Amino acid sequence: MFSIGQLSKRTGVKIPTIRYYEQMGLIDEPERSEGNQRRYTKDGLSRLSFIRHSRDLGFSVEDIRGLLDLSQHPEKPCSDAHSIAARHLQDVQSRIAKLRRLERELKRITKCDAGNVATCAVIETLADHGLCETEH
Amino acid sequence: MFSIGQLSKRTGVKIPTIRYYEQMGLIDEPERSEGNQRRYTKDGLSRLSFIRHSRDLGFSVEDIRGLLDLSQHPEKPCSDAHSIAARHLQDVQSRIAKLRRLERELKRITKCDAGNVATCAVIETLADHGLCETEH
DNA sequence: TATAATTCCTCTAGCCACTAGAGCTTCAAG
DNA sequence: CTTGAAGCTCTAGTGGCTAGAGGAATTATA
Repeated sequence: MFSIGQLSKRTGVKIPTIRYYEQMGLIDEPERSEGNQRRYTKDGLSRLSFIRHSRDLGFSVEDIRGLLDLSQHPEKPCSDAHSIAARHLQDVQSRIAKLRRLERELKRITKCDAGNVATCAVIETLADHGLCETEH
Repeated sequence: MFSIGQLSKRTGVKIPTIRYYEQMGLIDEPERSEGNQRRYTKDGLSRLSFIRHSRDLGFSVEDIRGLLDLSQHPEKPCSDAHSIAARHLQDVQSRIAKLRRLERELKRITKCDAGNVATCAVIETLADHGLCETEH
């Protein structure tokens, strides 16, 4: 049996976050000690590790809910898990694309070496969209 | 003079967002009509365009506050604007790097073509961090 | 066994940058 | 002068936590 602090140390998930996941229904309410403190089993530990790992990969709590549900039903088709992951991959890719456009624009405007704000490319660009090179 | 709706159409900033910016102190409280409706000048329009454009480039509201302040003081050194923009560029770049690591991992795990969840790489990987190729 | 230090409890509120909706008032066109 | 669109304020919700208050339980040391 683990206390919430031990669980936190083993998974790297902060204590308030564990309680938050419980509230959100991602993890079951664990048993309690006589004094009402949470006591977790190994099952609780691996479920939380699963969640932690999914969050690291950027899945939303809603996606994780689906993935956890699937993981409890090994006979279900793999394609369900795939579509969640593939949709997330697409999302990640479009975020990358957007950030790369930003990066390009930011690089361009920070190249300016004017002395003061009056002629500074950063400020000028922000004030006038027409000075941008690309759409964003 | 523009109504809030006209300002919204011209800048592409939604009406509630304009009011939110006013509340946050990014834009001055505009004059009002006799019936208490907001009436904006061209100055208000260009200030809001500046904000819109900065948000498009991903600057935080706090950064924008600084940039707006600089734009009002053309004699100030350009370096202040640069450091805000450069810091933001770094932030964007580190987000890109992180997302690219995610992308790699997600691509890898979605390649699996198992039939059901029991042997699916997506679920397996999430359950066991040891199966990941890279740190993330 | 007594006490001190640490961990844990619940509850509320805050973060960012909006967005949605209720219930009401004002404006502009015909 | 009527009507419908657009405006007003205010409150609450979004996601995924995080922080703090004020108290109770547990654990380690003396």
